[in-house]
Amino acid sequence: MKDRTPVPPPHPADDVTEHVGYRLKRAAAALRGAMDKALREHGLTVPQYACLELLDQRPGLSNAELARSTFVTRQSMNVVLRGLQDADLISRPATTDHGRALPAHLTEHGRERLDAARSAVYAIERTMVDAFPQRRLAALLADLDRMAEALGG
Amino acid sequence: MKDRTPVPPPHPADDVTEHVGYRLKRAAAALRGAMDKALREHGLTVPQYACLELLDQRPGLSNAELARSTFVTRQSMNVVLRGLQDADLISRPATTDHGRALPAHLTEHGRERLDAARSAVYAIERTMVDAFPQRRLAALLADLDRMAEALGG
DNA sequence: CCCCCTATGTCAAAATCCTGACATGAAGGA
DNA sequence: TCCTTCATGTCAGGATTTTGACATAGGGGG
Repeated sequence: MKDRTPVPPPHPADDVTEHVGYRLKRAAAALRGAMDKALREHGLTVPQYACLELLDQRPGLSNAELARSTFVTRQSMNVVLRGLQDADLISRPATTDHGRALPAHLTEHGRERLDAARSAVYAIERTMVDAFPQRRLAALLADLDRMAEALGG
Repeated sequence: MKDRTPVPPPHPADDVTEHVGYRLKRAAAALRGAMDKALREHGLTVPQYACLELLDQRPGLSNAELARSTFVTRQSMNVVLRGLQDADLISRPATTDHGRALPAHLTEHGRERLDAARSAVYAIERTMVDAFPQRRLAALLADLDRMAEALGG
């Protein structure tokens, strides 16, 4: 007689908390909370920090490009950029001679703020990475990426 | 002479997209988007579906317990529950003889709606799980859990 | 040259979520 | 008993984000 439920498809678990989606949400929520708390002391929100970090590594990104990179809508990113502009952390030209995309750049003030906030965020990242065997880091990163890709992210 | 930066701590990568936090956010955003799209055809939002699923497995949960289980505030969960009540998918007593917590239960209508939506969500979950080697599923779940725990989630 | 398609920035309105606050009910200790 | 503490449900306000829509700029193809 053969086993029923051949390969109990790894998944439809009996408990919701065993689902990948639940764990993913839990980890993301914990990260978001920790970053919120840490960044508040630096006067930054999570989307604002994400913007500064991206602009530091890839200066000249436009609003739409930043939005795609941070997984929010253009409209949301627009208000974030306005906030950063009002705080003099980034600069954007009012017009451009070619196209509509307005390239954003960090100001000196923005670079300083980013440097200060980065250490706090990196400490959080370190806490996460240290929570599991280091030899699994590469696989974890790869698997998260594959999941996102499979879902059309 | 000793090495500088002993153990280039696995992590501060040169590219933001190599960070665990970024990958986590990306995967969570992709999952959220896929679930949003799939659940819309069933007339449910993601928090609403999460509620129904939890109440199916653990009937009688209170508003505060549901909020903690889904990683949102009591206030947010309260409006979700009101929506579900107005749609006659769950029921909550107006009063209780002991304590303040109001236990929520699925209605027959709610169970039917959940059954319909569940297949769509499980298909998404399946897509995610199939995106990486099955032998890594257990480790992935465990590592996500450890990360959340380390961050105080 | 003109039309179609795409991408971008922006505005307006709505939905969603969170912060802060308050009142009630239960439990435990002085 | 009384009081302190904690957890819960709820209200009000504001902040954030999304949905929907519109106008503009550039690239191709007819």
